[in-house]
Amino acid sequence: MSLGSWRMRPSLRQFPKATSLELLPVKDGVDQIHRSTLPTALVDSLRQLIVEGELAPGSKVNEAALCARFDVSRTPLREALRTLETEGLIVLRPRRGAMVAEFTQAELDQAFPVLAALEALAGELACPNLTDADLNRARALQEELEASWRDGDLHRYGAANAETHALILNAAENPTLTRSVRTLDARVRRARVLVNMAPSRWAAAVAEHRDILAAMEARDAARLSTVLKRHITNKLLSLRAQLRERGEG
Amino acid sequence: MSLGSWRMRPSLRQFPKATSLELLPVKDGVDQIHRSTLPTALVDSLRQLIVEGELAPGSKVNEAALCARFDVSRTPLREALRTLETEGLIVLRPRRGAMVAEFTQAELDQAFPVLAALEALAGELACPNLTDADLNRARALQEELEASWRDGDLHRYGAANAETHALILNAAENPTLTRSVRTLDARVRRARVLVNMAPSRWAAAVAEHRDILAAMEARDAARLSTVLKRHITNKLLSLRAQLRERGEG
DNA sequence: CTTTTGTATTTTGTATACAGAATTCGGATC
DNA sequence: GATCCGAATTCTGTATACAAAATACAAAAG
Repeated sequence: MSLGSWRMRPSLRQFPKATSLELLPVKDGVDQIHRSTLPTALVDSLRQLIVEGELAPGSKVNEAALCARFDVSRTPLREALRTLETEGLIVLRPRRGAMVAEFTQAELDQAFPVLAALEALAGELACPNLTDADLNRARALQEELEASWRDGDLHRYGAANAETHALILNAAENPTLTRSVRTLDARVRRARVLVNMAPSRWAAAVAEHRDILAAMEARDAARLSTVLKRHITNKLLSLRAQLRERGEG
Repeated sequence: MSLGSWRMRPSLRQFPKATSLELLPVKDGVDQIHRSTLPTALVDSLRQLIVEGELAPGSKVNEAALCARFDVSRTPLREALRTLETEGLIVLRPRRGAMVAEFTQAELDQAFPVLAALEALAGELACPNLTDADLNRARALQEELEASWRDGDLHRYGAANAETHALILNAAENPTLTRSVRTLDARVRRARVLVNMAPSRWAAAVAEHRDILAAMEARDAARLSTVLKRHITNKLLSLRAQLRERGEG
């Protein structure tokens, strides 16, 4: 049986490798993969290209070039661009085509209070739902964070960090919230690719994660909320400082 | 001169009547209207149909029927559906077409803490930016609220209410926040069409708006934030109660 | 009468065609 | 050399074409 990949051209087959955000469960059916369509796959692929900086902020997106690259026609590509426009990663100017959304200082400044507020809310909502399994996983992730920090393994650290936040978001059991955070996070994550985390910030982040874990273990919603808000705020303040420095240097 | 409506078929010409959310400034250029494209216009039209309940939650969306109704081909219609899917108003199941997103109790329960948190943030950010002109407008709107309440004019009240919230959101000067609120608000607004505001709630809402105005006049960010959060929470709690009642009755 | 199976119809996903705007580029003018 | 104009080219917006999946439906089997 052909797995229902009707008319799907070969090159995209390899693309649906999930970004960290896609790790969050979608829960719609077991056989989702078979049913994925070109626009959906393209959204994931393009988002990854944008978030990882391969498609640079402000650069013009050439439809024909992307069609050739992914070996698809313009129809599904354009649908994907519409989705990314709504997510804020692409800007579509009528009759002038698509550009990768600029990534300005101002945008970061805008995004981070929103993200901080939403993550704080996530913590608040998550607390009463935290299972023992969640806490065990959180403890394991904390060890992973500490270990990868000691080893200076930024990539491993990033993965554990992302999973910790995803764990809290999942425990909040609020898909609407998850969706909002996802969208914003994709926009902010682009900055993280541009600059590496400063060593001092890294140490602070690990310490903050200890506080987060402690609040989770205490199932103290107010405290978890506060700590998460501070954590996100600090992270983004540091990011901003580095971006500014980089902009001047 | 043809206003640049190249190949645009006549029936859509009349559609871009803005919903209350579209009142928020977009600031991209003066000649936006000339440049609008079919998918953009369709998004507005369809969103209105969904928010106003003409396209009922859970109902299947027939592409061909909508194409006929708006006299457009499937290409722009499908792009519009992708946008609405990203906004959460449409659910696209591969190979099974589009449905209007269900509007469940659960969804409302999810949306409202998020919306409350975001509106609270808006108030906090808006306070330092409030100009005297903003305050004057807010006072005028408060009078409008009180007058339409006394006259029992729900429609007029709704307009003044929407403008008040838009004013605060605008003063927050955070397009990222505005975008998030917009999206969520469209989803929640569908509920408001289903049930009329209860008289007791209406009186309470007017009183809460007085508090909001007072906090604005005092330029007290913390208080405005608190009051707004309570206002949104109360509004949605009442909505939920009425929906539940209606569901049982 | 219910269930099943096979077939006709509808609908969806994708590719392609085509008109008109936007952009590019070479030459003419200052 | 810079600026303006117009033709050539590229790109965008939309419509249409077509194959495969989904659905509806009717006849056959139990």
